[in-house]
Amino acid sequence: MKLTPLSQSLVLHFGEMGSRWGLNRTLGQMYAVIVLTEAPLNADQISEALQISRSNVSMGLKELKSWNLIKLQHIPGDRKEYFTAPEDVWEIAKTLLVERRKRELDPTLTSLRDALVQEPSSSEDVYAQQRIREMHDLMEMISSWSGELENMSSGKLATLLTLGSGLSKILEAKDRLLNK
Amino acid sequence: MKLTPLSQSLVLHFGEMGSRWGLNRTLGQMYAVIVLTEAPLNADQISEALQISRSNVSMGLKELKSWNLIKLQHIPGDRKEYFTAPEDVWEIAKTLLVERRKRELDPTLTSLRDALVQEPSSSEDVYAQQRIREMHDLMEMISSWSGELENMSSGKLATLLTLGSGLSKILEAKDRLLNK
DNA sequence: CTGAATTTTCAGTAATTTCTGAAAATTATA
DNA sequence: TATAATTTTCAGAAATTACTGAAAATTCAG
Repeated sequence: MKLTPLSQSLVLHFGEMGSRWGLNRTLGQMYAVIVLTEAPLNADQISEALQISRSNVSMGLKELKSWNLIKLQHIPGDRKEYFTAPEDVWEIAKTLLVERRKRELDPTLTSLRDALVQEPSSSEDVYAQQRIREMHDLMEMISSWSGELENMSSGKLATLLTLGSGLSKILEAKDRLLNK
Repeated sequence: MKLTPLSQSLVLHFGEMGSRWGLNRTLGQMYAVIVLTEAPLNADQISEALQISRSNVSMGLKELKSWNLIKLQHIPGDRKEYFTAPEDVWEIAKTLLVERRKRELDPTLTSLRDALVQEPSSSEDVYAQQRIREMHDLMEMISSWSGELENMSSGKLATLLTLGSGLSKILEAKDRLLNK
């Protein structure tokens, strides 16, 4: 499989961004190819398109599966496994939100809780625990809020995101809206 | 400067999470020390607390400055530079949001726009551009919405995050109100 | 079952990133 | 403005992460 120049350049860009997105270069490139190609792809095709080894593709696919970013398909009469990305980009965004929360927030929440139940051994510890408390409360809020978004339909999410500067106004009107 | 066991264990955790947060281990550890310590710290103190070289601290501080995560202070009668973290964790969160948007979204938005103005050279390109359009619109929405959050006061942000499941209800109420 | 097709694993290697010490640059006091 | 204190830079070393090819494991048609 050969990529068109258009896809090629985006694939390279996704590769460069991969590491910033918590993946890595190959994973970024692999996902770009899968997203930008209409037909389901098998490992050999990905390997050829990106010029990387078959085993590297295997490891990458494993990782993309663990992120729930790809869907496995079978093509009648072919024993190979084929992969596609969800059709709805909102689904993809939600999945990324879920997974990043799991990886970037949840472990720290646990760690912060552990620190909060320790007995402070000095005045430094008392101060540290204050800050830990603040961080914990903030992260917990973000985490539960993110859980909220994860359970919204794509349509509702779109509504929310389109609000733009209307958001502030709605917050002001919140009490009225909820008849409080 | 020696860390208490309480701080020590959180510093290690922040180090482990550092790379997942788009920083790296040392940067995560450095920031933990600065956040958890009440007094402003100088480079030598950080170097000693984390057992890393002075030059490494210098590079780390440079990076933390570029993220706008630390504030420089001077202590009368001392030529060294001292650093603290913002007192308000909400400020820190907002800064992280701003910077991650800049690093993780903006470059890709540019790249997607470039791809959209290209002339498609085949039917594959036509499909790819559809998906690129979807990604672009989604990312643009997220980006502008994130800009919205960045300009909110901490108080308003807290209100928004505390809404929890109320969020859906408010969106519904809004639609009713506007007779949609 | 058998064995060919396919996928996965993994030890070793390659590439990348991070860290250090020494030297250069900057800062500010006397 | 000379010099001592401090910070920054950077080439090479160390550590980490990613990649490969070969072998092992799995899958499935006959």
